[in-house]
Amino acid sequence: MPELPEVETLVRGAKQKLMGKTIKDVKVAWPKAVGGNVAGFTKTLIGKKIQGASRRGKLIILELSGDVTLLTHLKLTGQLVYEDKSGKLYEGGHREKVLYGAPLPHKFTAVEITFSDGSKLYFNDLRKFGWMKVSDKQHVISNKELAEIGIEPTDKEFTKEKLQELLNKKSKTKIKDFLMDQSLIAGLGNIYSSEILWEAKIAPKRPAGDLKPAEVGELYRAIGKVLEMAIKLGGSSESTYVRLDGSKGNFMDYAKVYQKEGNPCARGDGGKIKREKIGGRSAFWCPVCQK
DNA sequence: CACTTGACCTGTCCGC
DNA sequence: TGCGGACAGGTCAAGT
Repeated sequence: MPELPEVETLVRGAKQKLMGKTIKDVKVAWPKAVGGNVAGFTKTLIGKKIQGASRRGKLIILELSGDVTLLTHLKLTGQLVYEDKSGKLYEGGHREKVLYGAPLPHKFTAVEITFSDGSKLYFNDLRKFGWMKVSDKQHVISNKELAEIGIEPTDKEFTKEKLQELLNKKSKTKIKDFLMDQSLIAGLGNIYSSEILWEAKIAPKRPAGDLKPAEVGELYRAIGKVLEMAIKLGGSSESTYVRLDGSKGNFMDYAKVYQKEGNPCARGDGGKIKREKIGGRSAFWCPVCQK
């Protein structure tokens, strides 16, 4: 999915649009998305008020009244889309296209939440890997989904030293796989791991423990730079991702290597962007500047 | 333990 | 035009 910048963008949207709203009705069209217990899921949510929005890695956390938490994971193709009571999304452009070519709700709407003011929140998911889950606050802390997530790269505690420490711990792991491991650093996925390694001029197959101090510094800098830029641009709409208002993120216009196989490297060093599977996923890099 | 493969789903795109 | 295969932002579990 949606990786950290996309999820962060959605959370910011939720803070703007959803706070204080009371859930009036919940419709579940894809029971698997909520763990099968449609009645329990629905009953827990109805009547609750939205009081907070945050994220942990790629997990979206909505805090509700009554100590209830609604967790959402969008996996590869999930969308969270807000519509006001007149059915309006954002101003202008490609609404049909980004929302799977049909008015909401449609065949990919897994969950539809209606608020007391008539506005709605849709959870759409083409590939149906995403999920929603409710639990009480006490429970969430010990929740496996949350407990096993590594450090937030946007936190102050994430320092160069901390990065070095993690690299030492997983010294034989390929650096691309290292970046994607959610239990080490939270929120990096297939787009940003490739983009970060290009920015840091590090080849994706290098063992994590082999990076020289200067390279660790570059990697640390690249993580911060790429994430900041991606968040600023509202994330990447590579296929189905949209912001809460249905509009697309703009980071793909600035991507240097992801999905750029065969293109000349943006550094102008004469390298041609390569693609190869690493850890089962396509990695993209420039063989000239990434050492 | 690390690493790979398949599963979960549906769609798009490319080559023949 | 049709068909088959590869591929797609993510995690899990099982096998080697």
